Amino acid sequence: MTLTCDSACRKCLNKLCTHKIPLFSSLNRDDLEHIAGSITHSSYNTGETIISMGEKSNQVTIVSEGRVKACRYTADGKEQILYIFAEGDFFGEQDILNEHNTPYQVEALTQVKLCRLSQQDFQNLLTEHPSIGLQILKEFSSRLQRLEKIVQGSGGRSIDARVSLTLLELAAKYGQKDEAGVLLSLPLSREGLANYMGIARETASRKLSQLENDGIIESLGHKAIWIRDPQALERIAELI
Amino acid sequence: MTLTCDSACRKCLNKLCTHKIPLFSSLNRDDLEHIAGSITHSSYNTGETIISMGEKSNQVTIVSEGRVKACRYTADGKEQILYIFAEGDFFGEQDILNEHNTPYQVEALTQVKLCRLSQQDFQNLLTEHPSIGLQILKEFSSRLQRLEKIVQGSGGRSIDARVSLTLLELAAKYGQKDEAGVLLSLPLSREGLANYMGIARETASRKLSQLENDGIIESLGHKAIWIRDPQALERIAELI
DNA sequence: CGTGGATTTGATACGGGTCAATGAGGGTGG
DNA sequence: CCACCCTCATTGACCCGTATCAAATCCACG
Repeated sequence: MTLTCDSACRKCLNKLCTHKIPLFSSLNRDDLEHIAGSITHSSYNTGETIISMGEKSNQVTIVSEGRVKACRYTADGKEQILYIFAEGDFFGEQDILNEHNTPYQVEALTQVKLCRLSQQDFQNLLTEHPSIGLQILKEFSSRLQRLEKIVQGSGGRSIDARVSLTLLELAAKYGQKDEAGVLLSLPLSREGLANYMGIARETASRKLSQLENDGIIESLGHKAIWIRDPQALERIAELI
Repeated sequence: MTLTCDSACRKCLNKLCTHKIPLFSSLNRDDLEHIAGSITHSSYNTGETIISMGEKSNQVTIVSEGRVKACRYTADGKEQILYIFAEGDFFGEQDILNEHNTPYQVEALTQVKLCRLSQQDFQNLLTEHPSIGLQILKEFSSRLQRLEKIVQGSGGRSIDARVSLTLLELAAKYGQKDEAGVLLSLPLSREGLANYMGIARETASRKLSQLENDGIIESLGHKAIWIRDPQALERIAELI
């Protein structure tokens, strides 16, 4: 289940914290080493639940390898994916900042390795390195912006716009740009995509088929999409 | 239009910053006085636009009196209200934190008085008083939580839940609790409410009527609602 | 090549948006 | 003080889009 690898600090210092975690980009070597000492590591398999909604973790968790989804479930079991966190992203700060419990469930989308920071260490970090607080502020600011767009979209009632917006967002994060378009290897299944966009699985299919018929995208199996005309997507998404 | 009252620092120090702005609650008298010196004041009338979407303000704005709405407009002119900011709330930090322009339009809902902090002063404040950064982090964290709930609601497709959730949220912020329920004096018209919830004006009416028929709320003119059974609302909102 | 799960497609129902008409306040002027 | 008007809110009728249910098809994997 949860493998604690206690001897990985060296590796963490070199490979993870220094290069991969933007949160720590402003720290010098000494600070990094100090932090690395207080970090605990663990790993999960695809599909495993990392933290359940409402739990109190008292930790900040940073993704060091793999991808996870943060989602909420309705009473009737419908899933809404709020975030997809990849290498360098963090979560679990809510119960430390406010006293709220984790407002979403986090599950592994792939094999993942996580770095965990205790409440105490996190708070020390914040007070000793204000620049990290600034980093987090920036991250929060962009998360807010994304959600604000979605909220507007849901009011704007345009599913097409939301689909396009999501494709563009994923393309920006996971896409491989190319002279003829963007190759997007999806971090999610179609069902996951649907849950991320907040629409029904079937509707997601239909909308993607429609985009394919319009020659804007091309479906490459179930795990990749070839975006032939990103600007068309932008045009559709714009009128959110 | 914009009245700059340059001699109000004394008043600001005593009445505004010290007591009303939670952001500054951790500062001592000297710091407050110093900040008060660099704040500019201005006021707007109901309905006036304070900042347009996409503008670059290079300022953080704090509401010191009155209420404003932050909203986005779709291409076809539909309005989605994202936030209602009241005394002590702040906005306009995006273009400082990231380089993004203001992602929403801000308009006065009432007569408002604003305090403005320049980019430079704000950044100084952040670096000199990390506790303020922490305050902002907390505020962002709760804004995120609210939007996350809404996003889930919009996926959950339950308008009723969203209406209930909104009523509860407004009740928490603007309601007067009482032995027999909560008296809520609305900061918004019905149309405003609808735009806040992201639904059509007519639907908002219908849903409120429905809640009134069920005996859960009672409409008191156009500007107030008497919530007779908050728990019923919670039950409905819960299944978001 | 076959099996099972995921995806796509089709048919239907329902919820909420939209348009149009009616109704209720609140402010103004007689 | 009352009547009128103007704006906002409510109600009704209708239509469109998406969820839902059911079936067919595709794809990955053994």
